[in-house]
Amino acid sequence: MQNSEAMALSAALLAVAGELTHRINEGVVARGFEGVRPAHGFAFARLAPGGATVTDLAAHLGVTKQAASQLVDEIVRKGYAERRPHPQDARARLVVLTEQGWACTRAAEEAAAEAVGAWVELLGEGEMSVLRDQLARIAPHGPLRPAW
Amino acid sequence: MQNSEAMALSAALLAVAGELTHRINEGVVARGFEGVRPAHGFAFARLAPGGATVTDLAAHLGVTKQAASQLVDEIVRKGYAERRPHPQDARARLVVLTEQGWACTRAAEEAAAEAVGAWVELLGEGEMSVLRDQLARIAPHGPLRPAW
DNA sequence: ACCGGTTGGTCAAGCAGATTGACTATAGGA
DNA sequence: TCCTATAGTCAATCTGCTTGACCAACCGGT
Repeated sequence: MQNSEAMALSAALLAVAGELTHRINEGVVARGFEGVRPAHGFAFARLAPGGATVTDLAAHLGVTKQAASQLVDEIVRKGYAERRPHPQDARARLVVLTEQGWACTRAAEEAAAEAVGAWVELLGEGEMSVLRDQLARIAPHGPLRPAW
Repeated sequence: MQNSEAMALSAALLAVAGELTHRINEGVVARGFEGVRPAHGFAFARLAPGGATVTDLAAHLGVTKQAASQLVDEIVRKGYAERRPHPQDARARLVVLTEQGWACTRAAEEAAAEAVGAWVELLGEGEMSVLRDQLARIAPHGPLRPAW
């Protein structure tokens, strides 16, 4: 593959990612959740299964734990999560979603389905499942990084 | 498609985009271009064809023109671009890449090819061209937005 | 049991990138 | 010739993140 093709592919991918993020965020806001930023969604995704510590979250988001702690402060203040004592470790605190946090997560899923649905119109169901499979195969396992 | 599938697809796409951005930037830095941020690459892409005004850049990057102007200040200071009087409009200034700017752009293309090359190992040539085609079809035409 | 190093979390200060607001100079149509 | 829209900059401010310092709790070896 030529370098210029790789660049065009990269640009398309990043444009799609940026647009997707924007649409999901718009959709969440449109559903009545104000003051949420895209980064919160990634935090919610990590918190959802059963809570997480600030350090877990920091590693997941690829930021310092101070930054993660500030983000938690913010979503706690806005009512999306709460800090609880950690059952096994007295130093740690388990951050878990509140009911409002779950509602916001569901709203994000709906918004994502809406945005992705637009692609189905362009690609068709068959190619969409191919795309999903391909992305799953090349997705990294490291921390989620902001695109730029 | 279920909401949870859309969310998984979105997460995979954003993870891939974040990783790609990170790798391209790493590759550019490794080739000796210091003090460059991912956002600069998107600016370079817009400047490359024949220069652009600050206002063009602002629209392309989806930021205010003050922010775009500051970014131009930075890449000018670092020697990647220069401001010239605009041939048609005395108010405007045409920002064009210097030779160093072109070199950096080529380095970014190489880094992109390297990063994308890793996917070829996972998907094979055939599926890669499918992916390229699919992304090109769903890529938006609006401004490039930071992923989060 | 205790001690030393590691780990989870917060406080505080500072920085970098972006925004809003105000302003000047040129463009361009009525 | 106005009058408005546009290109660009200056200045102040905000926000999210980083670095650095610190305390409390865990845990392995002795």
